[in-house]
Amino acid sequence: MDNSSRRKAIEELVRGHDRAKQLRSIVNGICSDDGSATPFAEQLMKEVLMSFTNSLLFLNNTITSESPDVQLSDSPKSEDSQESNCKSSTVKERRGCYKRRRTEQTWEKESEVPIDDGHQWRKYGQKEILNAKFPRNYYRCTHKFDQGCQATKQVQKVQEDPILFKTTYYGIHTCKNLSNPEIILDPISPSTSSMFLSFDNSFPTPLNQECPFLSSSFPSSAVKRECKEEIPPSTSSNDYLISSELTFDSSPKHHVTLSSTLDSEYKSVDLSDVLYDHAHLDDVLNPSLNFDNFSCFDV
DNA sequence: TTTATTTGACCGCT
DNA sequence: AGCGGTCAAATAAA
Repeated sequence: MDNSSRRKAIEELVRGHDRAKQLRSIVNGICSDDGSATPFAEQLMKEVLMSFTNSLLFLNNTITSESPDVQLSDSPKSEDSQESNCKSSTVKERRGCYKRRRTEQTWEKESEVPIDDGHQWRKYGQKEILNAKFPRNYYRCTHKFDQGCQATKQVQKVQEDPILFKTTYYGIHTCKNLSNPEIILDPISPSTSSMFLSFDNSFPTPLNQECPFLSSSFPSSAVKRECKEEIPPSTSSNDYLISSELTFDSSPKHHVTLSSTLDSEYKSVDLSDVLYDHAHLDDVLNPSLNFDNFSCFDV
């Protein structure tokens, strides 16, 4: 992820944090008005705020622990082979010459239908996986070349439950071609999908046992050729929505994991500037983004 | 003609 | 050595 993408991620987290605080105020107001105690809602709000804070801390830790002047060309050949070795060679010699994906942010989502996440994907491969019944499909962002978006995803049927598709996202979209930038979450069928947001063992947990989670959005209305093979025609569009109204659904089938180690391609951002001086961010960010629907899933 | 998908080949990593 | 991820030529679809 480049520096601007990282900064945008931080800005979005800050905004989410701010919205969560506002929501907490509203929830508290409701509680005092009718006298009905909602400790669950309050607890959830605390956790949401904590998660935003943890995420921001994590991002800040990652950023500040990295040298902004790291030259990626110093890294092993797999990182720059495509740039240096392959450019000068013939087409045939370039065959199979690629950058191997590094460990980076991943999201996993399981759903009864392959999800439409609002991004445009192009299939670039399919592999039979050892000990797996079903092949794994590989997709990259359509804007990989025109915008340098490095996001990829893998889609595979769940062996134990072939109804389910497991989608794993790698990297974050840096493209600006989200077909539906609104964050819409499924009000209808929370049990039809689950997202997993977790951290692998190598993850440098910034705080205590509180495992930070990140929010994720899956806008609903991308209708692209490269998405159509994932969407059975009989399926209602509601099946692709995830509800903000069910944001706090504690159903075990409706959760998010993020396994992640962040890449190291961006430069330092002073998070304190973002955290304590972010009132102006509303002016900077795209006003079309509606963070009122922003939501998180606790695990 | 352009754009997307399929699929065998190739390479990095373990 | 073998698996998994990616490339790119061939093919299909719009």
